Amino acid sequence: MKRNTWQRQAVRSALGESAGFVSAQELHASLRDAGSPIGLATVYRALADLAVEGDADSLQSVEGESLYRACASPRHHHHLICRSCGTTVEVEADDVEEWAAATAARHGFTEPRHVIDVFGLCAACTSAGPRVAASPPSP
Amino acid sequence: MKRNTWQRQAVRSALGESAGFVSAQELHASLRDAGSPIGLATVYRALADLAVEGDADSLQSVEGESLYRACASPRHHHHLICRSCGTTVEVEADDVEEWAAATAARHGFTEPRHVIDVFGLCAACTSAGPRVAASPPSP
DNA sequence: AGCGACTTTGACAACCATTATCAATAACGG
DNA sequence: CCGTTATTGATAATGGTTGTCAAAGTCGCT
Repeated sequence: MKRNTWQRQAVRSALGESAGFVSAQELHASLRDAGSPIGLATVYRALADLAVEGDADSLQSVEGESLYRACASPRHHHHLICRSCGTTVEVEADDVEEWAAATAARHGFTEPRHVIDVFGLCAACTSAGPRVAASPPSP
Repeated sequence: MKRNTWQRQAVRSALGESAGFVSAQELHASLRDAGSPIGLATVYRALADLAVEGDADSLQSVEGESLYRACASPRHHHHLICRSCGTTVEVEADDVEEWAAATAARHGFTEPRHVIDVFGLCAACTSAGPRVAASPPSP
């Protein structure tokens, strides 16, 4: 059985307040900054639980870090993520869902799960920050 | 300028011979098994170079490991990966490309890079692997 | 071929996110 | 209120990846 501790509530609410996707480390840091003595391991555990229960989405950043976000809508959706400021937009992708399922089926694959996320620079960051050398032409 | 060393060639050809996606560690291990005294760091560097030059595709496994594969076609494509045996199929996704670009643009995002991969069970593993516990001799 | 400048290599240490450990603590049912 | 039992958290361990730097190799040039 799951017990209701202030730590889990803290993680839950901190996750709800953060705008985009957050890493466990970041979440732990901000909780600490807010004065909470919560432990790092606990944050990891709470996030993993939330993800399992379906109350949080999780995805891997391009660097391989696990990112979490409060799952707003029960509907299945994907994300458009600014790789500079972290802002995320939830996007519907019905067509793509179908494409994924159809493609899997056409090749005899079953139980398809897809990873479909788009990283880019949001409007604000685009105008603000042509900072690094041009990103390599995406393959 | 890039120099042409036997180490890079070894990595290149080893990558070309491997069927599906391979991790740097695995590739290093198999090179070592084949008698090559190549160093681990070198394998990482060679793979990173190959990925940058566009001669290899890279993606992150669900566990966050970086996986590489020789990029057969110069065309941009995505992958359908069996999460049981690792077999990969290259799939075209023009529609999805457009969708990603359009979606990014619609929200003011620029320089979109997308992560679109479908994991499933291939036909072989599907039939072989309804690995439900075999009913033991009921006493 | 020989030479010199400049890469590349590789053993090893450093890093960093994540997970396991385990005694102490706190939550819940009764 | 009490006992059971999940949970916490400081710390160690893990494991993939990257940095370090002297030694060795590669290439352009003559």
